[in-house]
Amino acid sequence: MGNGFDAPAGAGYSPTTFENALDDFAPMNLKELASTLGLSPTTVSRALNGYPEVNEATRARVVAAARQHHYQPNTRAIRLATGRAMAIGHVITVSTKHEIVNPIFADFIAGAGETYLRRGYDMLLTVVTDADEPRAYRELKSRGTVDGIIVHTPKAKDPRIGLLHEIGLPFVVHGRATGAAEPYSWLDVNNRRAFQRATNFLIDLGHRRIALINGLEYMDFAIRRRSGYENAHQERGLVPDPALMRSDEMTETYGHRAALELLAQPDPPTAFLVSSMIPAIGVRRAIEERGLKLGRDVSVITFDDELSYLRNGEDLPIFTATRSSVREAGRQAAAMLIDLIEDPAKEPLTRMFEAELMVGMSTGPAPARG
Amino acid sequence: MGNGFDAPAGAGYSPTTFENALDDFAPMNLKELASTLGLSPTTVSRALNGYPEVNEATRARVVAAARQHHYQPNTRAIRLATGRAMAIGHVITVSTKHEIVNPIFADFIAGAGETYLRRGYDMLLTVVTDADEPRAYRELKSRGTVDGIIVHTPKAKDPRIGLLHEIGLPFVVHGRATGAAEPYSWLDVNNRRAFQRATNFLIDLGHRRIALINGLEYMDFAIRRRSGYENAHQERGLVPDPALMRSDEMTETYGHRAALELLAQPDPPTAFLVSSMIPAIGVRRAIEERGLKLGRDVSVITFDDELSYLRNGEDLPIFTATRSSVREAGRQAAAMLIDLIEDPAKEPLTRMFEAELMVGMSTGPAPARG
DNA sequence: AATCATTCCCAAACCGCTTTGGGTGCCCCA
DNA sequence: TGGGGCACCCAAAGCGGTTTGGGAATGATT
Repeated sequence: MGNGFDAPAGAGYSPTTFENALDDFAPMNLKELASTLGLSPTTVSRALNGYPEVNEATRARVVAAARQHHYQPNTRAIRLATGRAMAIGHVITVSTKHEIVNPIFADFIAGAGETYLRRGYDMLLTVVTDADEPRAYRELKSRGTVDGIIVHTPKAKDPRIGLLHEIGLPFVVHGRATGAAEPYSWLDVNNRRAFQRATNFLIDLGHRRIALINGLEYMDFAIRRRSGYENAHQERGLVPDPALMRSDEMTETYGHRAALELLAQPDPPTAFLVSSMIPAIGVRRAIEERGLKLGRDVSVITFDDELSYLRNGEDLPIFTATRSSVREAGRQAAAMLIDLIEDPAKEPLTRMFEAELMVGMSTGPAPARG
Repeated sequence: MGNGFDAPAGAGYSPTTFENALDDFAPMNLKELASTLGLSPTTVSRALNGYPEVNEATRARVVAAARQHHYQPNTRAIRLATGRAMAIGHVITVSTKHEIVNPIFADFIAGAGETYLRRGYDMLLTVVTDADEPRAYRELKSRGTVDGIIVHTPKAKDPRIGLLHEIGLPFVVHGRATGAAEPYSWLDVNNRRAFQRATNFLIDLGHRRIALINGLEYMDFAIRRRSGYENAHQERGLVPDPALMRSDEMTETYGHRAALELLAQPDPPTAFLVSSMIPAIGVRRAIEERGLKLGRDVSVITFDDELSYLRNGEDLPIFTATRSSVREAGRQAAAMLIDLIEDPAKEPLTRMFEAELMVGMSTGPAPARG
């Protein structure tokens, strides 16, 4: 790869090199570009933006000059003139109680960012404590900083949905919020079905005492997963034991602590259904600390969001898992939102992903009862 | 909370209720606010921005009215008028080869976001493939989208530093880039010292075959960590065995694979020095798969960035670890950058964090040689 | 009483684009 | 030959703030 510094000494600058060297630093604006071309700013603007009322020959000249001078229209001016922010907001809440940053966030963002890049939008991140969230949304709207918002990790009856409707800011929810009054756009995984299938799978393997290591159960996804877990039991005429259910923020140490406690019970679970790879790792640690073997003595199924830094094994999955790519969710949620923004007349959009059940090495038949 | 609609019939609207009901949704602008007050936009602007040439009584009136009408100045207009973006860019690269999103990213962002919120800046994220990175920086500058940039995960001789100097965009590097020509602002952990101390700690425990599970060694931090590891050996007259060193993207499966391979060697390591919690988890998995006991048969020290979703245990650390908060790094890097932006005359700022060595349950004396 | 600062406020220019509402030249057709 | 219709282009008015450069009171000074 040439870097431009290994040219033979004495070669000097070629004219174009010289020109480039100059142009590289002239932050040229529309007016200047227009006067260079002997055209009006109007025409240059139209030529560049593909309006039909400009001669194709002229357009070609303009485009060439723009490229040559590295003309880039000033974003700030475009935004003021068009009244559009060309930006999408992501509000990430850092709860005062729970200082955790959602670990799926980075991958979701990466997916969304791909879409934004392709469609010419900027991505704006706002970090707020949960108490400040409503104010943050209102400001985003009234200051005109963004054209729309992605709502992360909705809770049941999430107040943000009503709020965003009220202030009239387009939005797409990553997840759903049971009990919202009005229709709204969302994109979600079928959490209930995923956990129902996973539970059935364990029941089929003979497990009867299945622990649920869930996320915080005011989160909508956790409620649905729990309901899937309970449904599967009911269908088989089983009654899940409340003593086998845990709910907390999904950290590694939570999974570890919960599993240790559960395994220490008189009638311990033979299987665990876990809401994320991260607590699942903690569950595995607990199982191994107890001298048990994963997949033989104890089975584990986890939800796998396909986090890029936490792949579920390479060829063979480590965990049997219900799997759905959060990055793909990011890509599509962003696209939905932009569609909504660019056509305000559109009805709310919804998209449901199905999670696939990948059978890995962490599940096996229930051990014979000791 | 009265909504203005439940007043008794015939009571009519009180003036204030009426006003409020209207004002709540009128996205009022400066001109309107000014005319409401019987003042000029100039005066209102000055009053709100704390200029001295406005009567304190007038200022109070203006401030009260602004609050009452929920006036929020339009960000787009401010940006155009002042020529400042009031936004900081974070460019996150998604390598074409390595599809991984840096797992420390979310926590760093959370920290930086706190600072931005406090100081009135927006955070702009751009996701690009590594090939597009230079173009992304140039555009950010020439379109005026941001006032400065945080550079993430620098490589040795990172070309971005020269580029940013060239295009004149203020920046702070999270990490350092050995071999940069000019001085620049950075904030980093003392990676070399951290790994030197960790290695010494293991040597003191009698370990002689210490494996290094490093990140990609074109990353600056990985180079420094390796050099700390090597220095410690040299100081003690030891020669580290190249067969014990691994370098790759820091995923869980990488840690697992590397550890399995190393443990299968004829003269396997008795200790592992790992570059992040995530591969360390993989290392632990490998150790347990081999039927070995962590902290007794094999020791592990890891670098712990204090990721919020991957805490190193609760009271007692799981891993012995060199620890430094990436969230705090985010907070401070953001503050440094804003200082730089607001005072362009400032010399480059640098800040070095020391990582503390936390002794946990994953290290112990080297086992007697079999 | 005339002069000079101060204090407080305003009109208008400006930031860099988009967009409205023409205007000019040319060709075509009756 | 004159009017209508295109095809191209431009001047000027926004967008919603900030900022420059006064100007009118008021009070202090000589």
